[in-house]
Amino acid sequence: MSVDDGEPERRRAILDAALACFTAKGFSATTVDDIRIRSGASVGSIYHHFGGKERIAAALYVAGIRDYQEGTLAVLREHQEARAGITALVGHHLRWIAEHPDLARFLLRRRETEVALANDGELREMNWALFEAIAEWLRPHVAAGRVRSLPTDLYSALLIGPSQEFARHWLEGRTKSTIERAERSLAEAAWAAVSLEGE
Amino acid sequence: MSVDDGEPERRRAILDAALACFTAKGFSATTVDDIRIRSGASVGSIYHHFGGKERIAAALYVAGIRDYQEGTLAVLREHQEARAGITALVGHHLRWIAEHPDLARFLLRRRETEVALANDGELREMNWALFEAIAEWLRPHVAAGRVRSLPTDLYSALLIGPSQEFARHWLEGRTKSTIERAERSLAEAAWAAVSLEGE
DNA sequence: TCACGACCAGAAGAATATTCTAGTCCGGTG
DNA sequence: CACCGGACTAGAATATTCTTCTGGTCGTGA
Repeated sequence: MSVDDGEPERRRAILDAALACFTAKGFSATTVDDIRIRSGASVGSIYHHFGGKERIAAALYVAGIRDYQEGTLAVLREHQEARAGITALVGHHLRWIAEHPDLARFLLRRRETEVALANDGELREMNWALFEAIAEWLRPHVAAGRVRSLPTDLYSALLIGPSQEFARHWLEGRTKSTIERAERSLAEAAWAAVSLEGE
Repeated sequence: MSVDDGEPERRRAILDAALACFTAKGFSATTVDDIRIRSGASVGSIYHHFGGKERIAAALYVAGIRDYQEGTLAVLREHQEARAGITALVGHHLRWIAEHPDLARFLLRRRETEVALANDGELREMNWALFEAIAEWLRPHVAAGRVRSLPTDLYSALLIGPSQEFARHWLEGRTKSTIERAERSLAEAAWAAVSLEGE
């Protein structure tokens, strides 16, 4: 369930408790006292490890994004063929969300955290690296005329956008379809969006 | 810039000030005192009109979604032909965001607000209605074999997802492309995702 | 004029976040 | 062993922020 092993135990307990509270009541409605009680830590301890509620959210956010992105990069490395790789990309996206629903909900609902983190550059760096990795991975397929040549920033929108949007509704309980049943259509759409085959 | 005319003046001033503060510092970092100073209203007045910071955000959120959705529904009404309608849908989405960047940023960053509002049902109702309207609009095209038959909840993901994802990056200043230049590709992708033409 | 409701002001009070002081625990070192 | 130092913890004290409350003003209709 949790994505960052190897954390000191107390720190970990605080992160887990925080995520549980955020899921249950939302970020602004959970007090650090809620987190204190649920984690068993003291206020002092919480502030020692993180230095504030916002900073706990930031740690969760970065850990979540990192785990997701590492998985994505691994998927790209494992695939050569264009269509199979894109299908796997979509599959990974959906599966990751299905396996970490609380974390995914948190990431999607609290994009605000990203702004607070924009300064320190780490996250901006990670996002940029993923953009580039996807474009890089597609390059040979573009050269071979199998994949449309597009601006870098469009690829991630076309490939992941539909899955992201579907997953968001799924996480909020607004879909009738299951993720499994939607996966095929979403993968096909991703492929159709960048493929040059039909023309 | 602002989307809800006809509001009492003071109420309006508070909403505008709140949005400006949220944009500048983020929701959690702006205090109601910030809003008080920027709007020229008093604390009492703010609580009279809204009853809390969260409720101001909720009002902004609903007003924004409503304005966006009304525009979307109007676009659907104005178009019969499938491809033209879908192109217009994407165009409206992108244009709305480009014309209301602060509000759009707020809506995308603070999805948490939606959770708080889920209970009162109004928003859930609106979202559901839009889903249905899109599916309804597509129905004749599906029947005619021009458009793929898919679960209702997939259409909005396929049509709007890529634009949404692109716009999100654009709003955070993470794209090199402009919205105008991306529009064509995004519209084509939306069409390709649901069209049955090539097969 | 007067009563009334909508609206507003700012002080008072309650809730929360954050800092501070004073530890405990444990591993290394003379 | 005795002791030092750093990582960590506790909970009281403080500061900040949210929310409520009391007492208005202002305009309108009877």
